[in-house]
Amino acid sequence: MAKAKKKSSRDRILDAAEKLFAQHGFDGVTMRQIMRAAGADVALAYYHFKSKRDLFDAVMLRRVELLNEIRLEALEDLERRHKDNPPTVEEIISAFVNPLLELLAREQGKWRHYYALIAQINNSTEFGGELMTRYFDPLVKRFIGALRRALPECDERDLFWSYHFLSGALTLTFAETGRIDNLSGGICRSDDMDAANARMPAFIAAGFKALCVPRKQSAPKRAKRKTVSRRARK
Amino acid sequence: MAKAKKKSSRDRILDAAEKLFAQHGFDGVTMRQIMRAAGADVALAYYHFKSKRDLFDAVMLRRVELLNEIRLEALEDLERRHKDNPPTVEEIISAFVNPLLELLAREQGKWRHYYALIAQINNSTEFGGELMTRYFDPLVKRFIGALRRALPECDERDLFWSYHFLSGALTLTFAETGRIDNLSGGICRSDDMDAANARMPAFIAAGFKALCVPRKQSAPKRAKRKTVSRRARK
DNA sequence: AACACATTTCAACGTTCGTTGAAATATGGA
DNA sequence: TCCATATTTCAACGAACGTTGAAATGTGTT
Repeated sequence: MAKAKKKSSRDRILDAAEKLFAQHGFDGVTMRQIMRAAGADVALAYYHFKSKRDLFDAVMLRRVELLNEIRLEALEDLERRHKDNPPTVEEIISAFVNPLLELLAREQGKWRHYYALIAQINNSTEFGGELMTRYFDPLVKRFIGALRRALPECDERDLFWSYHFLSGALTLTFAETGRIDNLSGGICRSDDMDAANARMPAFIAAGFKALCVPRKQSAPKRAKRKTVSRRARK
Repeated sequence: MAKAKKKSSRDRILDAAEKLFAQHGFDGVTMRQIMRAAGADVALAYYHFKSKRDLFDAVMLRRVELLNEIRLEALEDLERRHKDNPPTVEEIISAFVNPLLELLAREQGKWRHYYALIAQINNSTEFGGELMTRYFDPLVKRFIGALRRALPECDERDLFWSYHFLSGALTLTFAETGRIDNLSGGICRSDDMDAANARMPAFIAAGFKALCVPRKQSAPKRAKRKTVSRRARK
């Protein structure tokens, strides 16, 4: 508490809203709960932000710019170090994931709720398509461009689907839901981001390299579906 | 409409609740909205189910049993065909994913909402750990057992983290959020489950095989974190 | 001190929420 | 037909919702 600046009420409202939205979702939280956590009257939220929805947008926007900036820098750093030969897939994935860890280490428990919020949005049929596109697509397209150069003659659809799998694995992991703790009987921990980060780039990069290869057939026919046996039918 | 049985009001309530919960989440929907969609008085919901929360649980339970049963059967079928040599990782993943496709084809637009609901729950910090564990862990542990046999001398933690990545990729994909449509400029479609299914087993199996290998070092140190440059700091 | 302006509180608005007791209706066996 | 029971509707409860106008308080300038 030496050089801790006093936080503005606006920031305290955003902090409380971020945490509660992440824990219970937009509709699972009331303005009164948020303002009680922020320690101020409920009307103050409507002075700084004109509606509940605008408060939610402000929560999202507060961090997305910095996140995108740092990720972009990680990618440009990487490409600068590989003047001629393109960086490997694994290096690109790491440049996409590492900034999340960096920010988490920089401000304990700040970004944690933000990541949980993003995971919710990413998996929401209502907002997933629209919001993730608005906030992340320009950056994601840059990373996909780098992956395209690292995977020559790759089919475009394979590339996008591979990123889609990456996106699902990444957001769930950073949501820290506690699921893996239960499933593994405690030998893995949701909040052990270093353990996750030690494994995710290798896992995901292998997926990209297996899927994004030039093919003779343009029609994707690798997996064949098997009919379900009669017995299981209702 | 030849042999279509008249649906009970209980089922119509469950159908309406399933669809609306999937679209807007538990707190984003009111009992009155659900009963309006079901075409009955709101009090009827409290006659069949005693509370909103119990209705939600009934929605979840209605399908999870059949889903687990069919998935288990797919795995046992597979193991029966491989008496001595264990099935490949890719075959096991397909046995885990294919039933989702089968059920989707069997009743159009029924399971779709259910999968979207599961994706929400899986990525919820509030319920993700608890509900997914309760509904799916016994089955998932059987699949992980099969994967363990297919990946000899695999580190347990690698195995669980690999399944975790699979879980995130799978639930996001079956949530059909529309994100990949936007990102890809239309060349990939969220509702093209065949395209997803043609790619996911190969992608995920490659991840498992890359990560779940015997290692000299027990400490996971494959990925090194890089510090973020000064400029990006606030 | 007096002022303009930003910030915060107070008290309430109309609406909608989840839920319920009691009445009305449908159903099926005696 | 009558009755017991299951299903469905009606009308309302208190509580909590998002939001707001106006008053009170703080802050910095002249």
